[in-house]
Amino acid sequence: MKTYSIGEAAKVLNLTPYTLRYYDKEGLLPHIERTSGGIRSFKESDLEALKIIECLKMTGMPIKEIKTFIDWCSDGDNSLQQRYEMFQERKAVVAAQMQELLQTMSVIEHKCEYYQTALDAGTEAIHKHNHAKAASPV
Amino acid sequence: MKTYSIGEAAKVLNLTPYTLRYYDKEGLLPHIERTSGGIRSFKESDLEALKIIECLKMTGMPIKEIKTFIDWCSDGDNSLQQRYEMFQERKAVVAAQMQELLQTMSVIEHKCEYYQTALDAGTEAIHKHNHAKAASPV
DNA sequence: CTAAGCCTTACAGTTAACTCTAAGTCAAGC
DNA sequence: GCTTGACTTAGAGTTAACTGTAAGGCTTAG
Repeated sequence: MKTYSIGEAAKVLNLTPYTLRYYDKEGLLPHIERTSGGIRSFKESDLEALKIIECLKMTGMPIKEIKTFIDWCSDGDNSLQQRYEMFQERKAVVAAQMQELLQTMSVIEHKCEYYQTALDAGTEAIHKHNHAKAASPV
Repeated sequence: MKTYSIGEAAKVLNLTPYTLRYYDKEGLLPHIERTSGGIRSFKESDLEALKIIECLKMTGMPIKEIKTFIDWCSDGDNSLQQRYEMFQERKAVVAAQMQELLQTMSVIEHKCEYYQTALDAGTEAIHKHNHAKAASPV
């Protein structure tokens, strides 16, 4: 089975070797094998685990909490309930982020229209008296 | 018209006075008025501007870039084109974030199902031989 | 056989965005 | 009149997540 050096793994995951060593130091790669010379050897399963780690990071989960999850994984079936609950919680977090992002998008789109109109008119003054709410200086 | 102390403004915006002073120091509140005693006095329009600032922050825009935008606002109609383009770019950024978040959600939901099944079976081993891809140790 | 370009370790430095401290001012309540 | 508490300033400290440096060891192309 193909294995990867830290540089190759970094390339595949779009990270740097620095970052992967940092993750290792923080305990996010507990089962990573080494060659006789002590060089890290990444298996496909390690890359899959790292993809999950990146996914959790995307949700805003801090490294320390991700480590807790990794420790649970090493702990086997004892921790199934915790791991299930963690993913349920992540799901709620991501759903909330989605809501927030939709609101943000709505504001941004209004601003796009606002500036489109102002550009057409050649001046922001077009908004000054028609719509009190749109007359903010920003 | 009602004005707000820094503490009141902080409460309304769900920020801290520290943060608002920091924004001021970084030039994000260029037109903020002061009382005769030198105390900041926030108007409704300042709060509106801060809501836009929070919105831009949500999109991952760094403080320095937000300051550039605030400077453009002070510069009047000269900068309408730049401001329009900035919001168009933000729109694209948010759209990309939304895509990424949807992908993340999909992975998380798969993991929820994975752990639901494992919990029902009482063991993660249920996934071990049926689906090679689901057999990752994480 | 040796130099290039990986890799290793331990540890220091960087960055953004706060967050707080110290020293001092000011307005309001008792 | 004096204490309380919110405000001011300049500037130092914190935090997370990297990011880089220094000193040195393997591996392979020429």
